[in-house]
Amino acid sequence: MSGSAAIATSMPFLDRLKPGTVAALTGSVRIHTFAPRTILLHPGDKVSGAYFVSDGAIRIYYVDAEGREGTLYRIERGESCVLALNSLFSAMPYPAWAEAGDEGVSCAVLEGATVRRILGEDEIFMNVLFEQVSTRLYNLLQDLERAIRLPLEKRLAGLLLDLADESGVVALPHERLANHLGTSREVVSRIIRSLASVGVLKGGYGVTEIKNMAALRELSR
Amino acid sequence: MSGSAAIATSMPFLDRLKPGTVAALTGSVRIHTFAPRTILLHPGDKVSGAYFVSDGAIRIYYVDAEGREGTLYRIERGESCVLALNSLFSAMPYPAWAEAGDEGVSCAVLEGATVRRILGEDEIFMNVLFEQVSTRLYNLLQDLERAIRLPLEKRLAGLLLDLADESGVVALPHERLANHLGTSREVVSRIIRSLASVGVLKGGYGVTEIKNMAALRELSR
DNA sequence: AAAGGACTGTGACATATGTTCCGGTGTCCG
DNA sequence: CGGACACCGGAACATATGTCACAGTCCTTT
Repeated sequence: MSGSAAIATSMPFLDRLKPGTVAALTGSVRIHTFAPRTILLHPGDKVSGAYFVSDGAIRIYYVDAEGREGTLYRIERGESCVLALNSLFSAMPYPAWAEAGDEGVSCAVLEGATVRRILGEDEIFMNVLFEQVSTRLYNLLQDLERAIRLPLEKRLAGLLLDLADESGVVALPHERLANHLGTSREVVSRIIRSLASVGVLKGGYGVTEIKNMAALRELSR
Repeated sequence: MSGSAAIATSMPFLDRLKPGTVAALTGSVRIHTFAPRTILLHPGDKVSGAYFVSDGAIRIYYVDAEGREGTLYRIERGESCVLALNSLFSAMPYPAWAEAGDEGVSCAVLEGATVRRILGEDEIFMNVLFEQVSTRLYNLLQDLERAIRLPLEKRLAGLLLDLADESGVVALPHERLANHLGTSREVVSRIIRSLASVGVLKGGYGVTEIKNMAALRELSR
C-alpha cells in the first residue's frame, strides 16, 4: 500500500476535514509497519502520538501477576488507539500492553503536538476523535457488564462470532482464545468440546469451525 | 448553594477558560436538583445535554435480566457524565441507568448544541472534556480487569475503601454493597463476616466499620 | 521416516461464587 | 410497648471455574 493510500485507509474521515487540515495531516503523518505480534507499548510507556490503523489490527491487553492475559479490545483498520490519545491528553502513562495482530499492523502516527493543534483548528477532527473515544467507552462498558454477569460459555460464543471469518472459521488455538477471555486453555477446550458435542461447533487443530451460526448467536445472549 | 456558586463547583475548570466562554457557559447553563435515588436516565433515552455535578453524586449502573445490579461508576462533584457526552457526540442512545446518589444530586446542565459550539471555540474546554473521558476510560479498564481477575473479597475490600468516610465507616447495608459489585447479599455478608472474624472489619446494622485500614488496603491488592 | 513441538482430550480435584431457606436481631413508628 | 420491617447470621447445597497431570494427535522440520 502506498503512503497516501495508507493515510486514507487509516483515516476514513479524511474527506470530511477541511482542506487545510488534510494538508497538515498528510504532511506530518508517518507510516509505521510492525511485524506480527510485535509489542508496541508497555505499561508505563510515555505515548508520543496518536495511532491510526491502516492495515491489520492492534490488540490491547493486560497481564496479571500470575501471567494470565485478558484482551481489553482490538483496534481495527480506520480506528485509533484511544488509550494512547488518553495518554496524550492527560499525561497519564500508558496503562496496558499493545501488540500487533497476527498479520502485523501498519499505522499512521501523528505527533502529540500536531494532534492538539489540529484538534483546535478543525472541529470535524475533534468530533471524530470524540466519537471514537465514546464508542470505545461504550464497548468497554458492555464488556465489563458481560464479564461480570455472563458465564464463560456465552462470552466464548460471542468471541468466536467476533473472530470468525466469512465462512465461520476461527483460526486460533484454544490457548489464544483463553487469553482473550482471561481464562485458561483447559476451560476453553472443555467448553468447545461440549459445544462440539451438540453440533454447534467443530474443533480442529488450531482451528474452530462454527457449524450452527444461529445457535451460537442465540447462546451468546 | 447559589446558582453561580453551583456553576463554579460543578465546573472547577471554569477559571482556566476564556472570558467569553465563561460568559457563554453561565448564560446557558441550567441548575437541576434531584431527590435521592431519582432515576435520571433509562437505557435508550436520548440525552439532551452535558451534566456537571455540583453537589452529591450520580450512580451509573446496569441491571441484568435476573434483576441483579452492578455499578459501573460514580460521578462526583466537579465531574461530568461521559456516557451522556458520548450520546451527544455519537447519536447513540444512553446505554445504562443513571440515578441520583443517597444524598440527592445537583448538577449544571448544558444543552448539546451549546456544548458543541463551546468546544469549537475554547480548546481548554475541549481539553477538559477529553481528559474527563480519558480518565473514565482508564478507570473502566481497571475495573474490567479487576472484575475478571480479582476475587470478590478483594473487590469488596476496594469498594469499602472507596466508600468509607474519614473515620472508616461505610453506611450502607450489605444489599447495597452487593449491588455495587453485581453479586448477592449473602455473598457480601459472608465475606464481611469472615473479615470481621479476623478483626479487619466490624459489622453493624446497616453499617460496616473498617478497623484495620492497612490490612484492608493490603487485601484489596 | 523420525523427532520434536504445538495442540487438544480428559478425568480428578480444589475453590469461588451463587442460591435457598430460615431464624434472629435491630430500628422505627404507631 | 408491640408490631412491622429492614437487616444480618449461618448452614447446606448446586454450579462454574480454575488447576493439575497426562495421554493422545497433528504438524513441521530435518
